[in-house]
Amino acid sequence: MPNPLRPSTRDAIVEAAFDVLSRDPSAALAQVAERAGVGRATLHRHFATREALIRALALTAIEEMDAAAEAACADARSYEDAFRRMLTVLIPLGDRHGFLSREPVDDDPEIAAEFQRQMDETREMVEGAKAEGLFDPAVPTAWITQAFDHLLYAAWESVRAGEATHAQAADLAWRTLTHGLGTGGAERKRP
Amino acid sequence: MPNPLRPSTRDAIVEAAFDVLSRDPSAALAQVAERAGVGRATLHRHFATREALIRALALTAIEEMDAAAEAACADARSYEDAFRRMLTVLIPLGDRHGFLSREPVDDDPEIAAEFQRQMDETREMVEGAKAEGLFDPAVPTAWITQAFDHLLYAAWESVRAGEATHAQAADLAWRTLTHGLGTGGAERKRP
DNA sequence: TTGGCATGAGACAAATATGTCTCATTTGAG
DNA sequence: CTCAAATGAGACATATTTGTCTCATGCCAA
Repeated sequence: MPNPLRPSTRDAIVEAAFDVLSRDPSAALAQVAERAGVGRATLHRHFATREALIRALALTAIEEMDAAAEAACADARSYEDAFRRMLTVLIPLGDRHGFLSREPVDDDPEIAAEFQRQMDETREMVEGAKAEGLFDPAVPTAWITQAFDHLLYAAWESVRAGEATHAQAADLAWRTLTHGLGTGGAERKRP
Repeated sequence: MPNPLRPSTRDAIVEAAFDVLSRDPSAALAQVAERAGVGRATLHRHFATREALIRALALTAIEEMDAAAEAACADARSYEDAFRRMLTVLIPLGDRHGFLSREPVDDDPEIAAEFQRQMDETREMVEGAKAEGLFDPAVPTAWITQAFDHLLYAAWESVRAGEATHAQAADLAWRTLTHGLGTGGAERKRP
């Protein structure tokens, strides 16, 4: 009887694919199989086509981001707290998931739906944070989302380039985001 | 006698390559040739290999960014003014040059040197702006550069997504950058 | 007109990636 | 131990891309 809790081969392939494709998005599946320590035929037994493998990677990435976001929000005392925690936990995922943004995964309706759902959740958080006074209500929510995403990316790249530690980059991105989009007095020192 | 002022075929190929490859970085050269309205053989007469074409695109992009930056700085009255103008003129180049960041052009020493030179120029501008009081001297110059680059990218994407006009996106990116990295009181309203 | 030159069209070989298939071996449950 | 499922190795066909080559055509200048 096949053990449903032992898909180790499949997991190894997914892991190897993240590893290899994040370094070279056009790498051949043979490299992925080699990195996973399995034969190329076995890879195709688990993922019929390259497209199917990429789709599995995208779904895995979404799961991982959900898990990270949920963990960050779990014991957050406010939207501000939640955003600050999310920034920290999402930075390390850049290496792993970054290359997927250059893959045409939006064609798949399931992936597109999940993306939309995450976008909506982020928008809700931004609006909650606006109500809290963290962000200026006059700034479009769409821009706050863009700025969050790209400053997150900047932080990841800063760490990757050795310009800052994980904690330093998170602090800098946070400062840039909040002081830039704040209501204008929240961060002022009390005299 | 060959007219040195009429490399129209070569220009058409470069233009088509920007057009096609920015939409699909893995597009075949046949698509580039077709878009340029030339035969595939002619493309190879001008650019022996795909790599040579990409290199030409990178050099063209660097030239265009230099020209845009120079125009922005030409009649700038301060570093702050120069940064604000550069933000505006560089946003439209995102569509055209963005895909090059995912090409392994750094292998070419000439390209790498040009990149380094542009980085150095940006760093000098950041330090000048720090001395002017635009940026907090306590914030690492490397982070200011990263934030500028990525907020520029965010602005471009915002325009592309139809979330904002060119001018609106530039304003939002500028606000995010300066109020976030400012000395802390420059933008405060005088009572 | 004539001659050189760039081009277009297409054939061609080589390299690479993909997906399928077969067969021998291993592994784990019964 | 025995058997079925999973796997590894490798052959195989196919498709795609790349780069080269040839030949006929159009164009511009002398």
